[in-house]
Amino acid sequence: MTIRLTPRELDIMAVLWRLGSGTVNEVWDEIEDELAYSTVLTMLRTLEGKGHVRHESQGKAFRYYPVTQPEDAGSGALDRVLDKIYQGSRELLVTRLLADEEVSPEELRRIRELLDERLGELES
Amino acid sequence: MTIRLTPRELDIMAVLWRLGSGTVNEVWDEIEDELAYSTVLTMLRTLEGKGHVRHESQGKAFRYYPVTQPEDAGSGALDRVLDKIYQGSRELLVTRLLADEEVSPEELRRIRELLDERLGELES
DNA sequence: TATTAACTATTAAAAACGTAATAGTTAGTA
DNA sequence: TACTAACTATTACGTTTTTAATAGTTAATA
Repeated sequence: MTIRLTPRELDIMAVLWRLGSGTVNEVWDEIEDELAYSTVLTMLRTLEGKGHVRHESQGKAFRYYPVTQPEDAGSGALDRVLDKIYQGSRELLVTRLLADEEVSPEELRRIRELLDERLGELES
Repeated sequence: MTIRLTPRELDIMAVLWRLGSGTVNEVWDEIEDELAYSTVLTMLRTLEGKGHVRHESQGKAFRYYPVTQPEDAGSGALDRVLDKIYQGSRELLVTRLLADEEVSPEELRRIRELLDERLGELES
């Protein structure tokens, strides 16, 4: 079964992935939307119930760690976007991804290197 | 505001994008999951309420047309994946996208051409 | 050790989502 | 025109998601 996180769950997991771990307070600080502290707490408990995070005690607080990794949640989400929106065409998706003004030439070059590597593998 | 479709809404829109348009019946035929006809109908009406589709009468049926386009919905979804899961790194995302076994060398080459074009534009 | 600030646990409930039964309507056709 | 198959409209309900108030607990500290 592919893992599917709800939008809000993803928000929380994203913070943990970025920070490595976090207390309720730390996560609450990082979440853009203004949520109540107890909302974030509930969310983390829900995620723990589903096995996506675990916690350790730290002083009187809990420190939460991601169990589910970005890739685990990512492939499903990305495949879905690829399939439903870009009709399975990676080209279309990449085109859109690189059309963004913000992409730097350096980034483009690094991506091209990735591609060349991959092509090399396939041709050999 | 960036457009956010629910999973089921996306399923329906994907069909309309692919077919160009569709009656309730046509969409119902194309949806993989076994839904009741009336479920698809309700869904289309919901989408119409939100302005994502419109309809014209055709005989006694309605023909639905997408108003929201893949790009409108796509950038939101893709940016979200990029941002939350790949921490904004297009390289990471592309790596994952191309790591897939199913990608053909032809596809990779076409994507590389895209990249070269884009690089050319930036350098000139 | 008594206090209390900082946490966690519990509980609840609104809002969104998804699903579908059934009632009502319409356009083709016998 | 009367019939009916094929649609649309209405309504409702179970589930999941999201949110948060409030009650209970704990560890530091005066």
